[in-house]
Amino acid sequence: MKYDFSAIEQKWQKYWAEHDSFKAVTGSPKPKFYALVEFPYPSGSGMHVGHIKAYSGLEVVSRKKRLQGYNVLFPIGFDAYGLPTENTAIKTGVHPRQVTDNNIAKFTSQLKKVGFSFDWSRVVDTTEEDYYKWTQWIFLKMFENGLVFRDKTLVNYCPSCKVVLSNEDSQGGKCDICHSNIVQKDKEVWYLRITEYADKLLQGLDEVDFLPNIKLQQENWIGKSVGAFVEFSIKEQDEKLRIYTTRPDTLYGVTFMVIAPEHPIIEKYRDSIANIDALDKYKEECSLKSEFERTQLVKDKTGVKIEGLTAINPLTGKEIPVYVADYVMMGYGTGAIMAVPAHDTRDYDFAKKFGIDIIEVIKGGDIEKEAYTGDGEMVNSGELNGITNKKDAIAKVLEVLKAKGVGEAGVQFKMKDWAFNRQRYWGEPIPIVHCPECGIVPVPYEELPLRLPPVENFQPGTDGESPLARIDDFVNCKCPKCGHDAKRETDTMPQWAGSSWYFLRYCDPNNDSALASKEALDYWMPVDWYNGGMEHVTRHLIYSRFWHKFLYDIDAVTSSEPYAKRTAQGLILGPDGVKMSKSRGNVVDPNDVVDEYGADVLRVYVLFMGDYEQAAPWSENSLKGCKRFLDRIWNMQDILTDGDEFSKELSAPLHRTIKKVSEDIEALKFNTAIASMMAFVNAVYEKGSINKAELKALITILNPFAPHMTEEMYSNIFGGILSEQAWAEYDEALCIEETVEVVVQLNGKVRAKMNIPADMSQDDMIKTALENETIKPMVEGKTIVKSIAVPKKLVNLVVK
RNA sequence: GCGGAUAUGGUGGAAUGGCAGACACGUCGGCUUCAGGUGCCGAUGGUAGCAAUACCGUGCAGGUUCAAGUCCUGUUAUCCGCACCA
Repeated sequence: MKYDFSAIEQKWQKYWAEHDSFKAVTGSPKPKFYALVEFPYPSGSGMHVGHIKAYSGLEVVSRKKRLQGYNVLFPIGFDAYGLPTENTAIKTGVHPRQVTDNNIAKFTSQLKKVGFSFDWSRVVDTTEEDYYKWTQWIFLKMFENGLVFRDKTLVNYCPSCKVVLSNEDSQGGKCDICHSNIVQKDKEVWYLRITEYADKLLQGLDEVDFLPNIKLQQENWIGKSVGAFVEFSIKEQDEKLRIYTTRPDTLYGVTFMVIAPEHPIIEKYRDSIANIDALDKYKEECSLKSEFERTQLVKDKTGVKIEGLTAINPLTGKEIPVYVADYVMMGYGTGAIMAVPAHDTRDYDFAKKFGIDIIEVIKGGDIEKEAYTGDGEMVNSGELNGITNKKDAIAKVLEVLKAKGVGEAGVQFKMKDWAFNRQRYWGEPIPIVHCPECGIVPVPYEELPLRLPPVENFQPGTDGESPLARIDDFVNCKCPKCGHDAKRETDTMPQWAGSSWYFLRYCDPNNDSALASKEALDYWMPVDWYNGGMEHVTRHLIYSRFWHKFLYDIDAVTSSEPYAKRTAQGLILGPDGVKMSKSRGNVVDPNDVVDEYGADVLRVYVLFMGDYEQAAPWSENSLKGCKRFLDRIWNMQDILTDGDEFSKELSAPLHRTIKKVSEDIEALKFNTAIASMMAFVNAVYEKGSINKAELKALITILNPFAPHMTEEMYSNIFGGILSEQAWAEYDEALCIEETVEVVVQLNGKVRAKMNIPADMSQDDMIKTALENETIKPMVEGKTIVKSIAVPKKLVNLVVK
């Protein structure tokens, strides 16, 4: 009886759909388990094997939890707003709505074909009105709470996509969407004040069970630094130059100051700066540099001294020259630094190049050669002299600064506020009206959703304006406050908006009076286990934690953190060991695999191919091995015997396998779980038969991995539905064989093996070892210095 | 520069400090087959040996231990993230 995967997979997929087999029930008295995977962006090219791996992990966990009696919420949806769809629309002339619908239909059919046990009644689509209504609602709540603001500063701009990007979206100076180089542009845009939540986002990490490197990446991204703000008077003006430093202890070593090219003090006093032309020219040069040049040519410091502004050291009263240089960024700290060349490598490079004095204030290095950033005794530092460590020196100097009223302790974050807009069509309209009388006015809540108007032409404007700006019906409106003629905001929200709260909507996807009911949130949240890609750790994962923490603060959700646990799967590389990409032509289409081998084989393979968290190359041959494994289990129907308890020979191996699979699934070690089932299968064929009780246990623990085949087998042999049965139990005591093989080592080298009862005492093990026929002659006439016995493992005799 | 991860056969990968290489792929040999991109059986880290067996072996160099892939110190390579963050 050959296994016809195609017919059987369709049969069971139909059954599950018709019977709502995986429907989560809000309020069920069973223990709840919320398993979340990152919902896909429905791209035109369809699913990628990476999606399959990403979803298969928690798919297995979910199916197992259901068998164990949990009420499992394992939802799916579509993060469908975004540029690729819009770009396809521009290229093909098909409306983004239509492109999105087509792509969602494609993804849905592909996901169903793999047999994922999603609750299909809870699908969310971020581009649907009754979904983005609540995205806009959250935005307005943030506005109401002062977390939305408009600012005109340098923004990251992608000239190719023609959009402003957040810091998170322009990592490494490249556009996250098209990978072109980012340029800096002066533009007024919307921001979300995520920095307000920097500390909370940092502290929240203590409460959650995230993989250590995920926590670390978030910590680094948030980038908290502890230091001090210090004010330097300007000699020529009634002005203070405020700087941020992490090393206030080196204040006596300051020999120059540096401000960013965009620092406002230059504009303010441009008339009294003698070399303003040179400064303007320098600023111009800097703005033309790409992010790439600015970061790659690190070693070569450039700058211009300001003629006409001189700073005064607040502790010594000494005059200090002020330079403009692009190694100081306007976006961090105050855009101005005190430079201590003796103890900072960048300042050192700059001082060497410009011939500025270098004053040592901490002993321990050789400042003739390089900057010394270590600890040591303070010198040349007035009241700080003699202090021998940084911590005490900082404490002391802060005391002095405070007493003089010229400085105080402070913290800074690397994370910047979230540039929250796209000058494009396919996104959530920002619910704001610009009124000539009242200024910025939020759209009233009762007018939500503010619908995205249909358009014919969704080409982005050449002037950096959104296509929405060309739709008069949309743009022209009345001010909700005063009724005056006003104009709507025409930017849309960035890609990440809809995904920042989708996991909440799953709890109660059809609610039209709230983003989700309190009852549903209270029941399901927080997410028990969230799995996704590492690439989202400093984007979506931070953004959504921020939104959730905000919603918690306004009492819209019931838990302070959205995700109790977060893991990440490794990439699937191409067969050539390199990341899959269309241009390399090494992409594997999961559809082809399902058609040729069946969904169960695909599912087993993506989990067996290696450590789930590690990247691994695709291998067609290994895939065949998984097919062989499943076929061997299917063929057990030919060697099946009666029996309602485990046979003597297979009892211990089976108990061990159940234990191993149960534990490994929870630990994300699917590869070893599958390996242990393979080993059991080998044991069965060695014995030549398997009884019904044993087969039932085997297909139960295999069910989460290969649900179609195991359902069919269960139905054939036992009648009934396997996914409605209970998980197989194991007995710890029965995992152990009665007799075990242990090795006997002499001086750490294996010399003999012996079969002994598993529960033999350590003394008896040594005694038995000494009487062993191989060992006995080898130790005769020698002294036994030491003997170690490890139960069930080994005996080691140290002889001389 | 900073931070992180990884390093084990021909390959993917297993190993609470306790027989390194589970499991799988590949390869070789055999059986079944008209045939095989099927199925089954056996072998498979390296070196030496007909063999029993011996020695060597987890990037490299040390150390701790009865015992180290695993712990400690140092070091190299690769990959990833951040990056003139004051």
